[in-house]
Amino acid sequence: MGFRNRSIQLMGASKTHIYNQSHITLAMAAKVLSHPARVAILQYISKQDNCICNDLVDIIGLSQPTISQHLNEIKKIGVLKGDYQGKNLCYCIDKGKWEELQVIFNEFFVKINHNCC
Amino acid sequence: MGFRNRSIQLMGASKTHIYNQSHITLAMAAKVLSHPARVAILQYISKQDNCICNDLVDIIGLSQPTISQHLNEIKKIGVLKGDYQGKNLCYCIDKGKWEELQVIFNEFFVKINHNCC
DNA sequence: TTATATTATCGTAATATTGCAATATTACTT
DNA sequence: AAGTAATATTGCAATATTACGATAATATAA
Repeated sequence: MGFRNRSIQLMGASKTHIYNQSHITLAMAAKVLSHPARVAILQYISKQDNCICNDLVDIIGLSQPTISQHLNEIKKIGVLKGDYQGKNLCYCIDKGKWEELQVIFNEFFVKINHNCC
Repeated sequence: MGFRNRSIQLMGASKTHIYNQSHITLAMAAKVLSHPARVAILQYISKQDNCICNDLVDIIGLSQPTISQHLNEIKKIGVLKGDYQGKNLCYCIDKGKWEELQVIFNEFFVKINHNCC
């Protein structure tokens, strides 16, 4: 009781039954990328040679709880690996999952038909 | 409770926080794709040989005002062209804008560093 | 013009997202 | 065990999104 589900809900009050799995999968991934803070977090991680540890709050400029929440959303689609190294929790990209996502987006874009108008 | 000292803003300690344009552009595009109805709409259009005209309500299964709203969101990033043909407003993908988006997403995915963990 | 069909907008309710202060938890160090 | 630093969770306010009924606007045809 009193528990609030603070995770990002994909569809609000929409009719979930009419969409197929590929629609939902792409939409969930896109939702993670739909906030500039999360894009910035992923891009920052991607530029480091190693895992990033606890400098995201200073880099992004949001509060620690907010960064923590955004990291949680990113983790939900599995693209982040995190391990404690000393007293810092260090994140980096999960290569396999990332490439999976890349394929999903790329196929979506490639399949669009341009022979029109 | 280990708070970090960031409540005092020193002069010259400029906050690098502001999202850059590439973060915002990607996030805006991702937001459009972050609802399965919009993914389904785009995918349906992509499968047609010509523009699609006024059958989206039946195909997607949402009300006409809701479909209209979703189309508006998609149009905001410029990937839809619409023209009246007879009494129907017919939509199709704007090829140039679509390929632009494809590049933005692809570059984002490609630039991720995997040499870690 | 009037009727009909299609699309857009308005109003509004339900739900989701975002952000942060306060607090709790976790991991390490001494 | 106590202290310190990093991260997670809770609670809540402000805002945004989603959906749809009612209604307005638009385009064509009769």
